[in-house]
Amino acid sequence: MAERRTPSRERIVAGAADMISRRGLSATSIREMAKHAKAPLGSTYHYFPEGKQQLATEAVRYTGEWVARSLRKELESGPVEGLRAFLALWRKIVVESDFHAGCPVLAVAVEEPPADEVPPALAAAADVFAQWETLLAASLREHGAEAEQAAQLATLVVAAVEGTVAMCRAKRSAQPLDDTAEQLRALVVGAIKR
Amino acid sequence: MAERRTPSRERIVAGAADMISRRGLSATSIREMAKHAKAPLGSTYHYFPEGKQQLATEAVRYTGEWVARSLRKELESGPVEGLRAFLALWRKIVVESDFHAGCPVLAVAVEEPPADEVPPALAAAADVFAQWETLLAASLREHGAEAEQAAQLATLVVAAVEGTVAMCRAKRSAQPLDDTAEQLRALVVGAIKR
DNA sequence: GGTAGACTATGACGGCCGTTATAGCCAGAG
DNA sequence: CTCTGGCTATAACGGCCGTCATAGTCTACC
Repeated sequence: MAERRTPSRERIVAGAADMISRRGLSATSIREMAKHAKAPLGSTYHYFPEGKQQLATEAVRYTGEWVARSLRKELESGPVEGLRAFLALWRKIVVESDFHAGCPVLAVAVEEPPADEVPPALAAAADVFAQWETLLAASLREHGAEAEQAAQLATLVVAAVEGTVAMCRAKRSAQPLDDTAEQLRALVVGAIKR
Repeated sequence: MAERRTPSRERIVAGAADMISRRGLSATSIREMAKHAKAPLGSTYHYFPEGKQQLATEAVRYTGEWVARSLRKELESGPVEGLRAFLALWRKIVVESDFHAGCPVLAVAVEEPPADEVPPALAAAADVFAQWETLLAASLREHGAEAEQAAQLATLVVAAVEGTVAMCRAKRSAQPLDDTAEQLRALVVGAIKR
């Protein structure tokens, strides 16, 4: 019934992820997300009854899963290849959007939780980061890296890539991504060959 | 006349930087910034006639200079000590705000420039990143690192710290900062001892 | 053919946004 | 004392925000 084929719902989520990655969460209105996905405003509240927070949460998870899929596949060729693909993926997004788009997960992570509760979208962002780190760390361990070193390095890689993507947008240049790519590559090579 | 002593103006800028680092630029209203600095709304438009963009730009520059001062001082004891202080500075902000505050420069970098122009606040963010990198790279070179290596490593450090700070907020944990700290430290030590 | 339920269309609600205008205050210079 | 000019107070402007309600439409199954 509801899940037969609803390309509209997924289009909204994907579009929301794209817009959030460009403008940030609070600068992206539900009306704009609907229009961007060529969906009526009423539909967004039909598919996402909990409103903006739910849509943001799903956008984060959508991006997380999309990147994780690519990561899993490329890591089959080893950590170095996985890292290369991870960096290439973000480089493509940044460059092809003419330095307008970035990572929606980071965009959501950079907004204050109201008072003392943790909004679901922020929790989803934490999960996505952890997921990417887990994938990288596992591959590193499988290729000979010591456990703690693998975990730390995985964290560094994810954080560095996120930070570098944002930096590239500010500088309107892909140079930072190429610089950190080289540094991280050497680091990964050193970590698995010992 | 205007610059004799106007603590009010600086209070507004400092408060704006803090609020932007928590909620992001577009989620922070001028009214709130004024109230947070206990200044009347009219005063913000008196001190910053170009409105929100100008205030954001000054907040970014203010933070940039503040961090650069600390960085310059600590780098006198060498790159390793400078890196340690850099990380400690952000760790303090993140932890003491109970994972609510981050870096206002990153917050500004993560908002889409409208159409094809570059807002001054975004340009300021790029400048601040470059400034921090320059300081680190110079210190690395002075301590024996090769020029290109120094530049790349400096970029990695700044980007990684920015990304890690955001990650800590999402995870509500300082662990990522401690992890990347260790990795970066080893990297810096290796780069200057050769 | 009828009926249920997924989706859409439309419009309204109060509220906050950035910005501007205008008039008033009040210290310090002459 | 007067007057100037930095600063404040107050109110208003149009506009977009998130959300909700209600009445439709249309499709798929009985």
